[in-house]
Amino acid sequence: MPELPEVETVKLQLQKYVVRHKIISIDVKNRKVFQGDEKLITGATFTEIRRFGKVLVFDLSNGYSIISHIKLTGQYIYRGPNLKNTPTLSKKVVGGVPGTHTHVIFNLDHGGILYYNDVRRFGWIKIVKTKDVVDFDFIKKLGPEPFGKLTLEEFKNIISKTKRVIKVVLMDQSKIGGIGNIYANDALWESKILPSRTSNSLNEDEQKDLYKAILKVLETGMKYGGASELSFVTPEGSEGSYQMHTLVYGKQKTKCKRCGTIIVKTTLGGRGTYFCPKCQK
DNA sequence: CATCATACCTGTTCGC
DNA sequence: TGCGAACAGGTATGAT
Repeated sequence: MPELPEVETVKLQLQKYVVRHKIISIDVKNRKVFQGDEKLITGATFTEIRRFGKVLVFDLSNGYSIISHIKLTGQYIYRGPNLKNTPTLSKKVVGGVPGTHTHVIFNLDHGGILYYNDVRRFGWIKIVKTKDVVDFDFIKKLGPEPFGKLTLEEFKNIISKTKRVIKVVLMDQSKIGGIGNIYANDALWESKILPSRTSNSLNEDEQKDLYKAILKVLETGMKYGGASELSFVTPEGSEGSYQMHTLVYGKQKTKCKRCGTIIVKTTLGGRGTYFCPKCQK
């Protein structure tokens, strides 16, 4: 579920809390999660945070960068000075911070602490030279991003070139960067297109409607601070609220918001797929 | 090259 | 109520 809107939310909050601060020490609890030599970046200062699709890049003052993917259950949590709203930690932070699922702890110069928690340990943190970030395999293979290089024309090109199922194509990071299961389901509902349609079968109007729907649902996701359906939390330790505003994701057995027909759940490409059998065609 | 199934993990939900 | 099975989904990998 962490997709473009969730990762963007993490980026925006961490920019407020860690940029311009120096890493005093790093406590690595899990070498599968933290891959690399922390000595290379100890003493360096965070200068900028970037996002490529669902990947975060923390640039540092000494020519190195931290690249990190939170996958399904990774959580960056900040505790310390300047914390707005001093939110109580969401119970989705299983074990708390630091706790059973805390794998890395960054201690900063102003007394702030950045924790990385990850229940399933699918996520990872790697160190590369900043100049090599663009050549990092995942980033190199990433397709164009909504709100970036993904123009309508480019989108049409991408989806008309394959006859795979449209929903699977939307989630293929090498085709388009940043869309995952929640927003793929919602964008297809918004544009009234069945998730099982063949990618190259969409007509001009459908291509345009889907393109616009993708931008719309991602924008809505960002507005609500992401979706905390499963385990996503913001660096402030609170939950996003898009899960309360999904259009069709997770809505099986309830009425379609548009036509009242009962929403159906199936599986496509191994993932939960939700759609209205009447108004999506 | 393109496509597809499976592995990676464990907390939570589901079904009996 | 209890307990095992199924489920959740992003991506690397190997198979086809």
